[in-house]
Amino acid sequence: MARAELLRQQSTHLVLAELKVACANCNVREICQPAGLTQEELDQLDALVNVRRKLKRGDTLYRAGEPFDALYAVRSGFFKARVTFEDGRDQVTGFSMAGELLGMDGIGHGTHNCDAVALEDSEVCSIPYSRLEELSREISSLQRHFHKLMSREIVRESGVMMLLGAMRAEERIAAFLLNLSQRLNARGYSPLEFNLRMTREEIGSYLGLKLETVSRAFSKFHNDGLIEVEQKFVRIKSIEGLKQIYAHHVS
Amino acid sequence: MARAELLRQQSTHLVLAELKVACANCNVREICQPAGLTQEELDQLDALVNVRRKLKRGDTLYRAGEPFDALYAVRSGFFKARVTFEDGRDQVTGFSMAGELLGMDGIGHGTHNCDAVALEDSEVCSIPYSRLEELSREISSLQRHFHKLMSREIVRESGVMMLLGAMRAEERIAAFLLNLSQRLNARGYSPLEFNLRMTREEIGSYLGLKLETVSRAFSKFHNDGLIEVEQKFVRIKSIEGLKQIYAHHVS
DNA sequence: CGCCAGGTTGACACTTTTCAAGCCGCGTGG
DNA sequence: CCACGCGGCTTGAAAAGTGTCAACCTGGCG
Repeated sequence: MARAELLRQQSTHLVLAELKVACANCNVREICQPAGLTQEELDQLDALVNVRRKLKRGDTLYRAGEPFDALYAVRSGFFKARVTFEDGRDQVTGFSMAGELLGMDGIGHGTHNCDAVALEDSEVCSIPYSRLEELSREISSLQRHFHKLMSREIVRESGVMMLLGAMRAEERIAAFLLNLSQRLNARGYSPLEFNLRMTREEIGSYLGLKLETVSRAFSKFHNDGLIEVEQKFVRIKSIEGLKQIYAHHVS
Repeated sequence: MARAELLRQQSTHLVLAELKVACANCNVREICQPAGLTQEELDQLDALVNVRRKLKRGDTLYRAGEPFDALYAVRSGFFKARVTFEDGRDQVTGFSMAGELLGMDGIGHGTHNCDAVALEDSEVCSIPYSRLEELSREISSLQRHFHKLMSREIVRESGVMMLLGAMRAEERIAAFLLNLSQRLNARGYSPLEFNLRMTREEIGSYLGLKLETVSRAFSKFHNDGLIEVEQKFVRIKSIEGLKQIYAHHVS
């Protein structure tokens, strides 16, 4: 990656050459490249995903209120999305990892609705929205794919509403850990051992809880032998145990 | 409307004729007809919105798990969307009124993710999704409009997450009443007097509260002179007072 | 007319927050 | 290299908010 970055800085020609290679090999190309495209279509897509951007931990990819003009595919790293209220209260509305798409909130009103902040050094591909619109009029599988991604974001959010509206603290945290575990697994990482990229406070904000409550739940799960926690490191010792925590609630 | 319905049953020819008229005069045509279309494009849209469906109170428009093949534009009436959990718990994830679009949750996985239930006698136009895809490849303003609607659904849901995660009971209920008031106003109804179409329990489910808590908040607002409530009827006496309830929270 | 779903209200229980104190570990600067 | 400081985390005790349970009311519909 360091070598690639050096190349990137040498000439425009090389930039383009590298991008094509990058897309073809990108481990998150499922976002940008639906199955069954012709070579020509793939070339068009490579041209679409035209700008890479690196962010350091704490950097903001975009802020609420800024004009919207591009979506972002997370190549590597980890982001949080945060909405801020008039009175200053804010809430984390989601966490995004490699292979996920950011920025769809901006399409509706032409300005971003939330802040996207990198929780670790990250890299994204920028996808100009107007080009995406054009291209998805030409390539129906791209159109379909994009619609699915938006729809899944709607479904994801209604899952979070469920968490927030119908589950109690420990259930929310068990669900949160299981969700993280499953997403990491889908990306080829260990589903049982990982480092949290966010603080207890950010987890709490996402789950509608205070950081102390999050901390207490972690301690309780630890005492019950379900997980090991050491700062940001988490080892899940009993997936089944975690699942039972919210299946257990018989109403 | 009764007369129109009679006509509808007489012949296919009349059905089509009536639909065109219906779309042109439909008070919710902003969903289906973005501005700036040619007559030909409008005709294509009229053909797209090809089936009307009437539902009685309590009828289900679609259920979670059913195959998805169409979106629905609410012409009149009122719906709730409800997600059910494995363990039987469920939650209301939204209320839809005339001029709103239902069913976008189904695109992502090809099956509906929630139930849509009519809370009063209602009428919807059915929009076959495959036709919408085709047509939005041809008419870019339709494409853009559809993308905006999906994006706004994402933004709406993150607003609800905010409600559920960061606000306390009375704030949620004040926000709920204000939201309802504003949507009714946008449709030409009185923003200060209206009938709730849902029960206290459904409001509570949507807001992550128990029905008793909803009832108590209504009583408190009444005692504070902010609203009058009599069963389902609500009269807002102080919009400002309601706004202060959640602006008031200085943290 | 009577029934029953839906709504209100009170008393009490439980969950989560708040406030406070202290610990840990990492990065910075001396 | 070590000491220090500070953000992040844990834990306890008390307070607040919301849920639970129960009793009763009300209005609409069969």
